Amino acid sequence: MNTINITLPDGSVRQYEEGSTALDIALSISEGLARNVLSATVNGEIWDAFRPIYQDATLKLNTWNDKEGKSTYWHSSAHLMAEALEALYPGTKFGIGPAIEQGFYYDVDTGSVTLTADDLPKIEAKMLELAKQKSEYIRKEISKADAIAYFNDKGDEYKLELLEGLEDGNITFYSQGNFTDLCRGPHIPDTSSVKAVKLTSLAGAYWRGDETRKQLTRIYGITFPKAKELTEYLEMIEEAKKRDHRKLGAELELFMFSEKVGQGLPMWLPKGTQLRERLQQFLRVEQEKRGYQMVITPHIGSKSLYVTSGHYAKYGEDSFQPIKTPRDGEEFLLKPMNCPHHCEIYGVRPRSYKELPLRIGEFGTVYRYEQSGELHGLSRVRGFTQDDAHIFCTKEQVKGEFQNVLELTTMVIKKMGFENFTAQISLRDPEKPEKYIGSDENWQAAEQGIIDAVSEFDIETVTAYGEAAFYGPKLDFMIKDALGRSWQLGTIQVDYNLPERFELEYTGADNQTHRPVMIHRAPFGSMERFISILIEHTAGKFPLWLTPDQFALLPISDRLIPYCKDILTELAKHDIRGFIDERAESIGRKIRDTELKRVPLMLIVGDKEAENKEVSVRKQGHGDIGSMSVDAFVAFFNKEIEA
RNA sequence: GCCGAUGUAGCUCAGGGGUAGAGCACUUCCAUGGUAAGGAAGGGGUCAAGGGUUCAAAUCCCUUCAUUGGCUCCA
Repeated sequence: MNTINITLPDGSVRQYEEGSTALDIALSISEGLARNVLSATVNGEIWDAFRPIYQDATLKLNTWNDKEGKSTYWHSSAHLMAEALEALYPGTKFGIGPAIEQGFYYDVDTGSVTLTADDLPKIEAKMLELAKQKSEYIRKEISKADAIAYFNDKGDEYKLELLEGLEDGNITFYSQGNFTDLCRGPHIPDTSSVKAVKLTSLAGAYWRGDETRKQLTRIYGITFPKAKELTEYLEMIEEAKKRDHRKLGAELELFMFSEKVGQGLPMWLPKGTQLRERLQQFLRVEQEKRGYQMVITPHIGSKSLYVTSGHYAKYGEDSFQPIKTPRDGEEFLLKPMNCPHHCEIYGVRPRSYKELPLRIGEFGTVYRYEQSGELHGLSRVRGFTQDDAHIFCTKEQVKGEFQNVLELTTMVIKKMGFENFTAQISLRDPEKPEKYIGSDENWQAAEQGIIDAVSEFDIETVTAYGEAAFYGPKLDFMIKDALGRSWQLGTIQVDYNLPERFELEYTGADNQTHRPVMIHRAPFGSMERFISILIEHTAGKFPLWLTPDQFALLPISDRLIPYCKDILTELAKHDIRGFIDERAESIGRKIRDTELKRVPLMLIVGDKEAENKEVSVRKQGHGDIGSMSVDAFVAFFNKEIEA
């Protein structure tokens, strides 16, 4: 028997018999480890822990504590669910069933049976029952012909379609219990580690993500090796729901929707408006420092403006339809973008290279007819305000300007306390050139421009093909909401195309005519979406500088109201804003209500404080921090706002 | 837009072919309070909208609208 050298993550090399599995190797280290191994990373590839290794390899054992281990575990759980479905609903056909970030799903076609949420507990019970049988997952390499024969026999057209795209010699089946599936793997050793199951939701999903094809039933679920972990997971979900911006937005009276006004059209209430305007003011100041000039443009524009820009051809049919006027043939569009207006502003007179880069900014409200099923609180709406700006510059200036914007955007995101964001380089889908306008040459220049600019910046990125805008590539800043769903906030886009369509020009130092390049950028993205994420991240406890009411004055008895009014006036002189709770309620009640409203500071005032010209200060979420003079409070406040 | 779920008081929800319910909130009165709910009384509903079945519909059926979980889309 030959031996092979196995290199472990700590760098040590051990020798094993050829054909040993990761499980054998784990067992040679410790029995406990072997029990916990879910899969193995062999030479960088994730393998079944039970798959024999015939060559020298680097090996990492994956357990529940590794991302790879969890992913294998959940993928195997999807197979377990499929086995349960097949047992309960014979004839069920299967699409795809991958692991996801939190759990797994399987797209299934149950034929004439329609699954409802009421069926899920039954499926969960079946899964647990099957898990107890400790069925081993078995890997089998199979020829394409045999695989096709198997699924032909079973009558599963989805698997047959998947097989079409696979190469003979590269096809594997996995079986556990009575269930066999076409699958690349890997899988966990056996089903017994699945101890807790929750099928979380049921939804329609188009086969292969194509809306022209049949809609399958997607069942989402999650499993755990310990019942306690499931309980904790469910509690975490409950906690996250409490942060939902739709719930907090209503409770804190930040914004509202009305059926009468229309779907997806938010209205900002006074407190939400304060919050939003403070954010805008913050950005306005930062942009002025960086040489931006603000403009204001109308909410509608002639249809021909968007025909020129290309937006009409791309989105016209699926948008709010043109507004007609008494004049025959005259049509206007609700503006879906600010850039065409800004292009016109650029073109107001001949431009010199000495004016570039020209940075034109606007808090511009735009309207887009988003599909009704896609609307979501403030995150996806039909009318929203972008913190938009367009930078017109020379080709040579693109990189520097892009980096300036990158600096501004990351500064803004960090100032808001978002540490976990992803910068996504969104490029063309190389397989679908018809989705994009503009010359290949310009696209390449723009894509390379972004990649170069980002590479010199200390920022982690992922690359996503097919996520570009139709006129150019983007750098998108992605951030997650309370429930882990990812949203695009800030965006930076390089555009060679629009200047061409609008025939924008400048005169260079060489006295020749040149075409400028445009950078679209919005650090917040949209005020609506940004604030939705801000609400969820802070659970409504906004930073002191930003929050609508910084303090509440709580008089213990109504005879203290005049004293409270004096304090309110005094604090206003120091730009500290708040209100007096004049209700005929007990102090306990006033404190409770103010805590729930997330007002950061409470100033409690009774006879004792009035006599000593003091206030008793209480911090939201922290409790009483003692009495102090108004001057001392101002100093305390200023220190807090720095922090 | 597609598949599923939901829609009862301002909010959270119970009920269910035969006079519409609770808690909180709101209003008024009493209490003038000491760090997360003081007490009492009162007002409040076309049971999302429209149509159908029925002696009778908030309840059953259909349609529409909105909300919601996904899918597709996202300038």
